[in-house]
Amino acid sequence: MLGKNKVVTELSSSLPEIWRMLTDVERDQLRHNARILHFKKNELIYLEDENPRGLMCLFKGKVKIYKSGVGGRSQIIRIIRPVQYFGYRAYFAREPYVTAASAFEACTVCMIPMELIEQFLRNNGDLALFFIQMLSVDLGIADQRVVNLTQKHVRGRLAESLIFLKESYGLEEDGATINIYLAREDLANLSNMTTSNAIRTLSNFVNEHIISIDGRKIKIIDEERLRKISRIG
Amino acid sequence: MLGKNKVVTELSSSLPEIWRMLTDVERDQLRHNARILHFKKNELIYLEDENPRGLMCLFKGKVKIYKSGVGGRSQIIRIIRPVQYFGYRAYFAREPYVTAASAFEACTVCMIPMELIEQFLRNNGDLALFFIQMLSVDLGIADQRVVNLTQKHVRGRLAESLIFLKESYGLEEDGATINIYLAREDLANLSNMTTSNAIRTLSNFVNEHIISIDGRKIKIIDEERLRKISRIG
DNA sequence: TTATATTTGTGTTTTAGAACATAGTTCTAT
DNA sequence: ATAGAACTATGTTCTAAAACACAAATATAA
Repeated sequence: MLGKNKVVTELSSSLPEIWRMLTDVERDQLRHNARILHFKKNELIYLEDENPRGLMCLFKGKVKIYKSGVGGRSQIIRIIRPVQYFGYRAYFAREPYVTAASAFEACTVCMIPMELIEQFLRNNGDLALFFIQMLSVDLGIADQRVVNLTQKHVRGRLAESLIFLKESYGLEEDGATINIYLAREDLANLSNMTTSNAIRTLSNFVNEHIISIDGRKIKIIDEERLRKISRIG
Repeated sequence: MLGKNKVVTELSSSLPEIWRMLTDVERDQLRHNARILHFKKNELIYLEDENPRGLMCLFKGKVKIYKSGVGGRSQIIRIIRPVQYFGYRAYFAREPYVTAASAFEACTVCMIPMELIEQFLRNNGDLALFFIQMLSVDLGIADQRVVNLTQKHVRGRLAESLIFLKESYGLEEDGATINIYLAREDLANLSNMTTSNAIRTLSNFVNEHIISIDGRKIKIIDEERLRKISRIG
């Protein structure tokens, strides 16, 4: 088992923003209430309509936040990378979750009861501002996303997703392969298109020497062109 | 000119949530820094890429928040009714506005410098939570909107917009006419479709006796059916 | 390992909705 | 009050993308 010191080290280095803003007493409370959870690949983290319980901080792995829409068609709303926070919006809105979260790959998550967070930020302006800023940034992204997903064409949407994945999870050692292992279906759900169209458009990009693919691994060959396709829609 | 007492009365009754949470000193500061602005029909309130300056509270009138997308095509992101707050997200995100706001009809707006609001909420947990909750609710709506606008068909999207307008601005005295005077183009931009399609689909709804129209006035005849069309997409 | 399920790839068909064209109508500003 | 602009209406054409179908390739589990 982990000793107490190990837990302290892990929290203070892994929750840098929040940890820094807390008093000693608060840090102690956090230490006693935070739980580290592990999720296997494709495991569900929370479900639509469930009641939110904790603020999650992704320490390791990759997470998708998604929604099932008309006829159960799934739409990926956002993706989470280490070290980002998620799962807190619904609690603050006093609603059940309107999205679900699941692990793209094996994940380590730190879960802190929302009641504790709320108590902290009532007395801690910096922490409150931290959450206000996160929510504000996410709302801006969501507004932008509405326009991108509804107005851009298939090629533009897919190009945008590829760039987005690169910026979110980075590249592998070769400096070209996007560091995520995604099924075509997930790529489609991220880009608001059918799986067929994701496959077809990906093939087109390969033929045009914009990317190359090896199974699920995608290598970006001509990023400038990809960005242009994304920009003009 | 308005006397001081008049301003106080107006603020305390018009900004109920915020006013209630403030101390006497804060109320005094608010009183001295809040400005009442008037906008004519179709006047711009703020523009995309501008720097955010104030928290706006809509006292009277109707406002649209919109974004111009691919090829300048405009998308209405949300609409504001009295008494709602808007224009603060960008400041908190430390970004320029990503949306523009304009008046559907003559408006009265109270503008409070964001610096003052930030100062207040650093020391006022309730006020911080108030903003966190607003942002959280709006983010949930934005997430839902992504799915609705991308997955529902034209009929579903238009039906949804009509219900949304009814719930936002209510009905006129006849208990059926939606209390807003909107161009077909705005209706289209709200529902993510071309103006032609908004006009055509509106006509179809009339033929199916779901609504009736008299110029820009829309009367809901069969709300249950409208809701069903919205639900199934 | 082998069997079964899932994912990927491609061709074909169908369709929703955009684009375009044009005319009638209603605002709005002088 | 009237001219011009903007909005509304409707028909027609065109196209992007969904739907469908099926084969091949991979992944997963017994």
